[in-house]
Amino acid sequence: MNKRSSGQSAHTLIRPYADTPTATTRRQARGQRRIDQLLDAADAVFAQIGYERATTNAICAQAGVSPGTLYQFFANKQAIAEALAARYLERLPETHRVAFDVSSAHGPLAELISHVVDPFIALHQQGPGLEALWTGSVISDELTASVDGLKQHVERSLAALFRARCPNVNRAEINRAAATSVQLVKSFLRIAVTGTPKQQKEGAKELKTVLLRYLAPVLGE
Amino acid sequence: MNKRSSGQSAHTLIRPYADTPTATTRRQARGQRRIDQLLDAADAVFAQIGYERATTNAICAQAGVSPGTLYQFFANKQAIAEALAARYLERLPETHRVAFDVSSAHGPLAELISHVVDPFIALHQQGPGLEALWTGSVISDELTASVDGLKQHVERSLAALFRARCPNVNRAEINRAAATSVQLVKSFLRIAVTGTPKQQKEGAKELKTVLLRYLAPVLGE
Amino acid sequence: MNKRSSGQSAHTLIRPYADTPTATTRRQARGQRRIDQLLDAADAVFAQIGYERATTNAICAQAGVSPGTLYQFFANKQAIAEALAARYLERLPETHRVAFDVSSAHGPLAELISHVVDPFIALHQQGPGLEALWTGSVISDELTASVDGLKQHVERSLAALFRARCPNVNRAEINRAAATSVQLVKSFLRIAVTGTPKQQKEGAKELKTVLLRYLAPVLGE
Amino acid sequence: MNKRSSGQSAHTLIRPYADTPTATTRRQARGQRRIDQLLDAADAVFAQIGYERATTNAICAQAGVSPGTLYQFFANKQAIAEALAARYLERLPETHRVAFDVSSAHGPLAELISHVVDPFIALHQQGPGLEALWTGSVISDELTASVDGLKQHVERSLAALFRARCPNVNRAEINRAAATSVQLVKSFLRIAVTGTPKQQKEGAKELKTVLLRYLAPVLGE
DNA sequence: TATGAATGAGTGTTCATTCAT
DNA sequence: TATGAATGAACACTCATTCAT
Repeated sequence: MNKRSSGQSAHTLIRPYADTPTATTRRQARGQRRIDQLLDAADAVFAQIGYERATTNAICAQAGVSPGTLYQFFANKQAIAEALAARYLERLPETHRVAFDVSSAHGPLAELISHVVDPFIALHQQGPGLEALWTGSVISDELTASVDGLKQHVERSLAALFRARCPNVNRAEINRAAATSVQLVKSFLRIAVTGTPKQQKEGAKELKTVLLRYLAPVLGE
Repeated sequence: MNKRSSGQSAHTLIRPYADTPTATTRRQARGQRRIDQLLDAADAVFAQIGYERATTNAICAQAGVSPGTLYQFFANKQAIAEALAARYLERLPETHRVAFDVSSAHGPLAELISHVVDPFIALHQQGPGLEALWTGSVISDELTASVDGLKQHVERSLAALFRARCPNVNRAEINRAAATSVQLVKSFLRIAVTGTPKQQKEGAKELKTVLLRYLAPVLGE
Repeated sequence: MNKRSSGQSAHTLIRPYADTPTATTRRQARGQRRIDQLLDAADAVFAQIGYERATTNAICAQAGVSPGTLYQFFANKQAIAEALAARYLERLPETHRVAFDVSSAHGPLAELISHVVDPFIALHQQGPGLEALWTGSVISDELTASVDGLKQHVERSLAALFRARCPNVNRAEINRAAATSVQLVKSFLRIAVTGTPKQQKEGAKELKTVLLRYLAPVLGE
Repeated sequence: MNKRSSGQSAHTLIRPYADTPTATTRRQARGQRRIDQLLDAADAVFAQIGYERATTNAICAQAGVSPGTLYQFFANKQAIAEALAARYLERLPETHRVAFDVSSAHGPLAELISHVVDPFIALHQQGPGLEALWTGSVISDELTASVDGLKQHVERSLAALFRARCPNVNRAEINRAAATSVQLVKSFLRIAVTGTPKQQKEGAKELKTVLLRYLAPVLGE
């Protein structure tokens, strides 16, 4: 019985039973492929109809996999969302490596903001379910917690960046600025990703404007 | 009282039976009370678990009413949400009368912002389901449309206010500022209404700060 | 509590409590009018969508009366159907007076058949729910029994007619012929009453043909 | 086996998952068995209480199956009835092969009638719901259409038989005779299948008598 | 008497989850 | 491992019937 308990990222699991190394490796690789396949499917379905209305059957169909297979990798529907959030969290540093590099903390504020915002939009375009998770209607606390991991991670990175930029600004103020910034990004994500390309560009620009005006008094520029 | 939302079943509009005027009046009063009672219940349930997870039975139970009664007033679950949105829309002008009075367009910007934001927070505290409707995950188009009515109404009022304040600012810019402001209010509502009273106060203040910094360059100080 | 028990024709009831004669009479008259109004409504609704799919609310609406009123005269939905069958039974002799007059038993067989069939078609056109009751899908036994009253009545009348015409034909054969004739009339009713006037005429003619050919060997030409 | 009625959910037609051929075959066989099992159950329940009063739960219980299983094979209640009608239609040619063979068109009329009627009675005894579908009260148009397929098929076969027997009788008359014959069979089915064996035998005999007398003038003796 | 709002058991149907194969 | 048929609790909604007014 190797069911992953909810809350544990499905793809960091170490199989408890032994096996010949090669077979094990191959199997793990295949398992990882399945998981990614399923998360891609979930991402697509969540993006289209939201977490609540998404049925596990729809996710299975989208992934070209049977329900039984899905439940071999995820304990329940919620665990899928959690794993998806975890995957986003995992991918985030990658896309944000440059942005969150403290060395990029200096220079024009507008540039810094672009560094932060653009990867987010990219992330969203790559997997549009992100927003469905973030702005999903009130959902179960556990899922919220899991999804909030993302938010907190970004908040912390952002705060670090801000601190590096303005070492002598009050810490509480830095944290508040970071939290509010994340909130702003979150709430404008849909706008910056929905509609015609032109609308998207305008949405993204507006988001940056809001951030710039909000942050300028705090971070200088 | 010009309610005509789908929240009222046709049955109460077509009155096939004769009735004494007094009885009719009394019944209508009771009907309105029931509707309000049910919308209050829906408000509470939506706020707690969101639109999707809310069951009609839960709403009935919360209202202390049987399913049949609910369906005497609402054609289906969606109609409840629509009626709730309509009720918010109806109550809005009341709370915003002063704020949206064009005469209040002048004076310090911070004051104007308070005039706009405070009634919203009050509205939300009065019926916390507002945010569940606004920020609900992807839902049916019709419901979205109905809920968007609120947003558009506020947007228009806000744009009128801004125009009155700055008659010579470009119209497109005014409209964008209004739209973004509403978006900001929307996305900060939960924060300004959740948590300890202190957190709420801070959330509200932060919202006003964001708005002030965003609007100042457009509307002048 | 003056609820009529199911199985009792609603309109032959004698109110158990005294009253001034005139008031009583007036009241009974009004009651009878209500009952007829309701049975007319039921007739129409049954004809349109059948007994099972007919809702009491639909009958009330059709009658322009509230549910409470309906239940003041009928114990339940089934009782309505029973009363409707009873009313048909009551009206039958009226329309069939000539046909079932034994003196009309002689003469051409085709004529006799017309005497029997035509009033039936008339009865049906007057109240098209008759067939819905007769050919309704399997329904509760009590209702079947009540509806069968009609059938048996007609069967008996027909047998009497046949006996008068052919006194020396075996009684069992007469009865069988009567039963089969009724069955034929029943099953062709819809055909003789549905579609264009031309189709109706042809349906009626075909029914008479079937009856003529069937009865000729038994009742002589 | 060319079933394509709505009785089969699309889900079984689109096979998104790969499968070994054998497993697929076995599963399909089991699926067909389930469908038959469910149709048998529906047949029994329809026969007992009619289409309208039959609940899907009752059909499930009769089949010893859960609601979900039923809905894996049938899109909704109506689809069950349609599939049942389709199955009757499918079985009909089988039972009627001899009867509708044109070579059997000649010979004594009584014999031909028996050839046609007897398989019908057998069909009905094998699945008594047939009549519930045929004589069901007014039902949805689509279901009516589906059920009428049966009737039309028999009508056409019968007309062909009659034409073969009497090539020089007017075509319209042949068609009318066929239509009326089917109507007669339909309306006597219950009688020829209900009650004691003796009553059934008499019912069947009476049906044949009616048909013989009706058809003799048209098709010659 | 008549009204029609209220009831609540019951309906058709869905879908997260299990398990025999 | 993977399948997909099977499960069954739960859902949105209906409607025959009751009862306060």
